[in-house]
Amino acid sequence: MQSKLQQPLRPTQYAEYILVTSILNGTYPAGTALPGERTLANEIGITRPTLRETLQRLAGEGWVRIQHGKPTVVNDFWQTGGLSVLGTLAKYSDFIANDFIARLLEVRVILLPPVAGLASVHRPQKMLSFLGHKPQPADSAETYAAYDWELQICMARESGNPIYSLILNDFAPIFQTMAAGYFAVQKSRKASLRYYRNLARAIERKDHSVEKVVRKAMKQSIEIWHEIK
Amino acid sequence: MQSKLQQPLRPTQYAEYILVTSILNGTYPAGTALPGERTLANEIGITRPTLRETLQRLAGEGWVRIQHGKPTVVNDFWQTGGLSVLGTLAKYSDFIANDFIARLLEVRVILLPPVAGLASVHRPQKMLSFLGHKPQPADSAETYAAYDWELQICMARESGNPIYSLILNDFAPIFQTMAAGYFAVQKSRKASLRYYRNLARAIERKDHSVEKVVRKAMKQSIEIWHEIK
DNA sequence: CAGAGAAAATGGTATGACCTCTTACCAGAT
DNA sequence: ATCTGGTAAGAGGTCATACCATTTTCTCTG
Repeated sequence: MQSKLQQPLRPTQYAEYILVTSILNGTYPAGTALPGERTLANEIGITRPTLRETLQRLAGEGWVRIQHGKPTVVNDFWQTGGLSVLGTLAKYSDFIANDFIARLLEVRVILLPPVAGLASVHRPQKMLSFLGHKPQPADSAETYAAYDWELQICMARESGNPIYSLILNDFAPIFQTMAAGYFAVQKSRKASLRYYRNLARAIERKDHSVEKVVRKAMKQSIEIWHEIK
Repeated sequence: MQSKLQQPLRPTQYAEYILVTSILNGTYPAGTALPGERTLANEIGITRPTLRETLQRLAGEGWVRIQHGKPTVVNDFWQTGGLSVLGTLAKYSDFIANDFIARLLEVRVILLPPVAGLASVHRPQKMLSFLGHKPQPADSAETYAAYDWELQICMARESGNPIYSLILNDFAPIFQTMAAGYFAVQKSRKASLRYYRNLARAIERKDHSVEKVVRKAMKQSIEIWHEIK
């Protein structure tokens, strides 16, 4: 994958780019102290208030730890970071490991089936009405990606547990970039069409088979993803 | 629950307090535009750069959406927010609904058992060595809370999938505040002790019963939580 | 009446100064 | 010699104000 075109980034975005890439490539190793805000702002070529805005934002995601008086230290974001680091990582996808998407899909295999089960019991009519307008075989990859994502959002929203929505929202950016490539192959689109049809039938049956249908589809999506790679 | 003592908050923290509570209590309803930064800073009693730091931070969590030229609008964070809103919500726990913790525990019932299963297969010796020094029945609630949390962190880390660690990290603040009250009752501590013992045995058996043990314990913790309430 | 251009509103950035906290060092007391 | 307290340096926190960039609105013009 390639990062977005290198348009003249805004100073705040440029600072984020510099800091994140510098942390990822080892220029600022985890556990070490970052240069002082004044010198750091000078090196990047922006002013201190601007730098602080991005620093605060990165601190919120767990990249660094800021404390009054003490120097700002770089964290091991795998241990201290929140789920929102996925969004920032997606921006600089050059650093996303090959099997990283696979790890995300593995979590989905665990998480989405129970969510679908809850939604199908809680709001079956909502789910069925959504599944009523499936994408057509001739539709574009973008159409499939958007529909598939909306389906997951719908499941989370209708599950009755808002936590699932929050988790999914953090998945959004990195998932969107992946979906474009995934649905570019015909096999993926056909598999999803079968999945949508089976899901609708399972919901109508009301025999608690929804979870199995979703889990099977999610596992298959991992296999397809590995074939594509 | 009661928020932390009202020490003279730093301007940036005070701004966060004002903004978050104003959003939660409906002063700034979702979908409406926030006052301009200049007037807003003036109302709160801080300067604009300071206000912007907190605004950027809140935007990163999904509370508001900032766009150049357009007014900043308040989001429905249940639909656009990331998992990190849990941490901010924990700070102002007056607004945490009674059944909110229950929703969190329900997610844990789904998530933690597979994580424990992965960790037990991946790094059984690490898990067993951690379970080797269990807390004693006479230990304090804080000791139990810390140990129980470390156990979950250990499971996520040793599962081999870093995504689970990121999710757990977002759970940390709200979970910590809850654990103090949970482990204050003796029944909880005794149940956890049984859980730790059963977990160690299941790992040693290597018969894939770890998931069942963890799931059973997580379900029981929900029951105990409801009793306490 | 329609379109182009100017003005207003709002967020984004830049400067430079000062406040607060942490740490380390050093002088004085024990 | 050791402990105690103060003092200075460094780093983050805040303030004040001016100016830039984008979007929207309105007005003026054709």
